[in-house]
Amino acid sequence: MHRKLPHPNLYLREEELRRGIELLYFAYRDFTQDPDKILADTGLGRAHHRVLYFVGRSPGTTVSGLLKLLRITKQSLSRVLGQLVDDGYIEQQAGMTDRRQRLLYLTEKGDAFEKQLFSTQRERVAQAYKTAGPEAVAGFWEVLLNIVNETERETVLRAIEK
Amino acid sequence: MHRKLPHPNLYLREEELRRGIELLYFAYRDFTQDPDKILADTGLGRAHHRVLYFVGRSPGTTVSGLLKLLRITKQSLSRVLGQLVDDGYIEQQAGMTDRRQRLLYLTEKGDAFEKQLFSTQRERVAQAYKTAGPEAVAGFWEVLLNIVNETERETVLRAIEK
DNA sequence: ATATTTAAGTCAGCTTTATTGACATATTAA
DNA sequence: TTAATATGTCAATAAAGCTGACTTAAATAT
Repeated sequence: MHRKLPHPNLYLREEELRRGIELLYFAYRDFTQDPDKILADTGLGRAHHRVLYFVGRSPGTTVSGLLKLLRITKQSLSRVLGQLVDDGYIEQQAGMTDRRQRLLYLTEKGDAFEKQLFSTQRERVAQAYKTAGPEAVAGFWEVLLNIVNETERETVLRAIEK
Repeated sequence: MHRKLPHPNLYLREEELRRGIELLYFAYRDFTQDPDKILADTGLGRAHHRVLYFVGRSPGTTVSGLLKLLRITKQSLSRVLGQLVDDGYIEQQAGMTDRRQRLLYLTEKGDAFEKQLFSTQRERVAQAYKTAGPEAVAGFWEVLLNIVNETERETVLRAIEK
């Protein structure tokens, strides 16, 4: 009985890869919980938050821009976006050059709410940046960016396209 | 009309914080897509993957250990775990010291499937580590760990408790 | 000018993954 | 013996996604 052990280097490598996977999972889990708590009191959910976030980040983005960015279907976005418009968080304007487009903007109410949601995550991330230091932050960005699909890294850096 | 501009340092800070938030969102989105593709052909989903992952990572973990780690309800886990047991991916053994406990283990089939799912993420993360370099990886870990709830950092480092 | 494509929206039905609440059983601990 | 714990189960509900089919209005291409 002669069990071949994995090569020490490969073993170490696997451990490091699993550590990254786990940290990504747990950090994501905890980092979404702060806004989720606030959202729970409003009848909105995480999906609404994402739309508020990216419309706030790129005012005037179009419906199809959001669809590509969030990688969800029109029907899924429709419900979420419809509620946000109905509840007065988001305004739509017909595009000037292409009047089929619906350009999306936060209302004042939407902007205030987005800021409130952001502030919870801001605090968490700011604390993490501060504790880890600027070099660690640079590494954090670099690794995350390389985890993103190669074809979409540009888009991510510009936050949103179109 | 005298609009007060935000202080440049705060502005920069906000941009950096938003960049972290966005990278975390997009990296997580893309990093889950590889296993999701495989899972789609099997009738299992992301929830099953998480259970397979952590049982594989900590053989002999208990149901309540998983509940705390994944932070879901017993009823949610029940369905997922039940399917995994029924389909022969996971085996349960009564605890030796406490016979109420169900200790969880991957079967050979479960182990093989977990390896297959892991391999897709392994490739993505390994490429990111390689491109970014070891110092960046250290920063990546450190920032992510500090984003995790303080009370659970120990647990995360040990991958799973109990 | 007409035909095609595009941007957006809608209706209907389904799936996955989570929730709350109530209760049951076996086992351990006080 | 009683109380607490670990697990399991029934039932109903919600959030957020999906596919497929179709409509309307506007822009583009032929």
